[in-house]
Amino acid sequence: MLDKTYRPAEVEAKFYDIWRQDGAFACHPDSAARPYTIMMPPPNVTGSLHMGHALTFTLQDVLIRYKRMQGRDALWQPGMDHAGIATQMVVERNLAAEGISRYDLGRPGFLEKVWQWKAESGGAISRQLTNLGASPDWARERFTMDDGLSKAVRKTFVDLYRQGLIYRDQRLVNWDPKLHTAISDLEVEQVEVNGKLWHFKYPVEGENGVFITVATTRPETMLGDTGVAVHPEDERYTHLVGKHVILPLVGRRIPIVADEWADPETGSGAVKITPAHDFNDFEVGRRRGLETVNILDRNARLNDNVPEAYRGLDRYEARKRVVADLEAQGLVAEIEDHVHMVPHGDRSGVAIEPWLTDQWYVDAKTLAKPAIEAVEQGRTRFVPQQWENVYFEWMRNIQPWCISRQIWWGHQIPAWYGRDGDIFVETTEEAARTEAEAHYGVAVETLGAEEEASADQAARVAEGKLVLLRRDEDVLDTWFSSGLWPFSTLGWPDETPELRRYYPTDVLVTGFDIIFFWVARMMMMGLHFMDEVPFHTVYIHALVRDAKGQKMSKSKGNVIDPLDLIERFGADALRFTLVALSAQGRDIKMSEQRVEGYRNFATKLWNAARFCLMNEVAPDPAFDPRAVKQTLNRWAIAKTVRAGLAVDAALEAYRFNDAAGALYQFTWHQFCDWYVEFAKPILQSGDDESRAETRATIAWVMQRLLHLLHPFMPFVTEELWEQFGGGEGDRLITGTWPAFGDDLLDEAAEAEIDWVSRVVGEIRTVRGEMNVPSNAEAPLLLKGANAETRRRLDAHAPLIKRLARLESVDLTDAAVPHGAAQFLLDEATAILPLQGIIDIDQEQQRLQKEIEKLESDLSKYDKKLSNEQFLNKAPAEVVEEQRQRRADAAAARDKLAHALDRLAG
RNA sequence: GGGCGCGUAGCUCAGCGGCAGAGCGCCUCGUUGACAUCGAGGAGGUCCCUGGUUCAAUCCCAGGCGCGCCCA
Repeated sequence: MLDKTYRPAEVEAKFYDIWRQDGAFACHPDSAARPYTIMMPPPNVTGSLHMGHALTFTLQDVLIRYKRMQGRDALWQPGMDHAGIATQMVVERNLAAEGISRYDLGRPGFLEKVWQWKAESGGAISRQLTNLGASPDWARERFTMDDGLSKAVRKTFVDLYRQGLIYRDQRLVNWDPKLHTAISDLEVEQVEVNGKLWHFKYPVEGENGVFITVATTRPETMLGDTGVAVHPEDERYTHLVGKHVILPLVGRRIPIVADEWADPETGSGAVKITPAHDFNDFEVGRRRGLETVNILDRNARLNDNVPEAYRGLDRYEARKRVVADLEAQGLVAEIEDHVHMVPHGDRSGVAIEPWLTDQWYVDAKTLAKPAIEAVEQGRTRFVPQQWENVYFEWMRNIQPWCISRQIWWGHQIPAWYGRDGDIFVETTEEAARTEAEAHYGVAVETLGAEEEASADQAARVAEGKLVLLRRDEDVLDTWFSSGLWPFSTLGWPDETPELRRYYPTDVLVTGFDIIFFWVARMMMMGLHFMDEVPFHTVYIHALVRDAKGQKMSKSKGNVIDPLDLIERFGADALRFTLVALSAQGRDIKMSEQRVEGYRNFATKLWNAARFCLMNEVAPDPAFDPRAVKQTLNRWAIAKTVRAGLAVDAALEAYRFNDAAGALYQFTWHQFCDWYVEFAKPILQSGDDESRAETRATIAWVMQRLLHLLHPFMPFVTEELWEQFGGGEGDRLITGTWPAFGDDLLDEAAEAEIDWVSRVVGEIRTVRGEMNVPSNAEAPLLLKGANAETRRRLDAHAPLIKRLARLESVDLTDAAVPHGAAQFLLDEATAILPLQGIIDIDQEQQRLQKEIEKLESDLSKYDKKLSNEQFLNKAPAEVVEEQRQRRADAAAARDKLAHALDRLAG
């Protein structure tokens, strides 16, 4: 027998192991079933499970379990991302604690440390996913740095290079001076900063006492100024265009140019141009042929291109010195407070520098074109649809994608440099050497990362008998490899059966914050290399916030740990909460109270099952739901079917909250509140035949309910299934999703039993309002009942008596006794003769209130029905409905007025 | 500056042209053989404001106010 409460911890551990051992998570490439594929967004190898993961993986697991039960060959492809910068930071931090830097170890030594770290403490998240009940095909777990995926990355790079879609270029990049690497636009966060706007006076050459005033938020960059721009139509400056200013502190002679970039409305209308350190200025410089002077080193300290006094200074130190020195020369016109946005590295948290370097770029614009078309044509669909705007917006304005990173952990770029800047891009070192040999016609040898040429090599090079190749030290942006995920995990570039079978995948489930980073890249890479979209649907889910709607963050201290919730309330409760809160287009406000509520829901289900077992409810193999005789059981079957149809419709439309709501409502408020209660008298004292039918029907409903709930609450349902019907080795996870047809609906039975519950409900209400003690049994009289009502009353009198605590149920035509409580049941009037028990005044008030409500309704209907326009223009059925309602309201009003008369009488 | 979303019960949110709903909270009652992680009942609403479209608007449209987010 079951315990009184469900204990999640034991059940969760038990079944997760069983499922895994049974191979229940595995896909079946050889099966005849239609595949259904979800690519799990690979979490960072450094990550640990947070609420956002819990949400996204729960939704994916719901879908995958649902489709698996529907008989699809379900593949949920798991894996992890090597997270280049984040992982390197973690390992470097650990090393720093021992006083070691990565340079002490050298590249190979450091990488060994990273792999070691990965083996020991990386990928915690994969283990944590099991706590959530996630059912991906673990045997197929992949890692972006494993051999197969690395091979895919190299091939992609080489192919794109040969197609001219990857190239090397010198451009401004977002340079992270702390991490010493370029980062992509997307890894830059704009942070609002309280800064200042300094106005400097630059003397115009040859015009004594004439200055041009420019404003800047970054005084130190003036040391790299190579021009001053004014708007071409700004008449204040027309006469100065073509002249020069002498850059203070530096003494450089720089031109005054006309360019639209200068905004006449802002400040003086003139703007200093620092092409090497500002993205806009870079463009102006390029247009106007200005010189580019790089004044920063990789630490954002001033380099030798500035006057000696400033060399080696940190950028902020330099800022103070520049301002002080200009002030001393009387060249500071004004200093204003100024709030502005400053770009920061999302990993390092320091202000990034636009910095001129050689980097590898992907021609994203070319790759984006088919990816845009695919969404325009609906070959990939966003749900909710509005997110496609975000996708289009970004894709249509896409910039060259800087893919090289100056770090060590990642896919090292397969490019080798020879003599005179020659580049050999090949998938292997041997191939690069062969190419180089063919190119140079002499011997070629490669050097390792930090290896110096030997004396012998140097001599041969000098003689022209040898060329040395050195591999590009940089690695690729992590998203370069994750963009290949939907096909690289399936074996690409090899033509594997899996690739043929599971690509394109069905749905990608992820948060909106990753549309640019990842969705867009998978679309581009998938279309380019596979010639087909990587997924037909992108379901964008909400962000999980705290109960007050704030983003969870460690610094705010409002983080709710999903593992903690699982421990306290069970994985099923957490899952159901997340699903129930997943309404499209709205963020999720997570609160412990909600989880507790759904834990109660699991307990409720548990106890309903417990009741069944106590009453020897057991499945009957010969049971045929179409052959059920009792109205109650036909009602229960119909309600089950309705719940099942609702869940199907909701899941197909990605309306997760509707699915959860339908199940919650059915389980608690139909199955438990009514069906079980209705069935009790039959189980306790019915005849053998009706008892047997009822037991079998309850079992049938329970079995279906467990199936329907399984994708949402896999653990408790699997446990109950085992207790209940499922034989050894027969698991819900591999069970068959109930397919319902309309043929099991029975509107007559539904109306009849719904009527019974209405009767009971009304009596309870009156009893409650009249403060009738719960142990007092009252008689019920029904007056004015039609034949159908009489039949129903006759058929269900014992049930009504029991549930409404009545001593008797009778039909009457006699006058209503004085002092009785009365209420309406459709055409009939129900009478509870409770003289002396109820408070007459209170009952009068109650009736009066109802009559008033009806009269106000009546005048509403009358107004409508006397409106010519309404009668002419509204659809006939709407008019008819209003007429019917008016008639019903009038009849009810009359009966209640009559009842009121009788009460006092 | 551009874009997206949201304002519905005390709270969190569904709904979306034709009776305004749920969960939680609150109040009253209840140790009846599944369940107090429970049961029965109840109170509680200018559906943000102003216009427009419509026979009919919480719902559609426009404007405003307030809030959140994304991109510059």
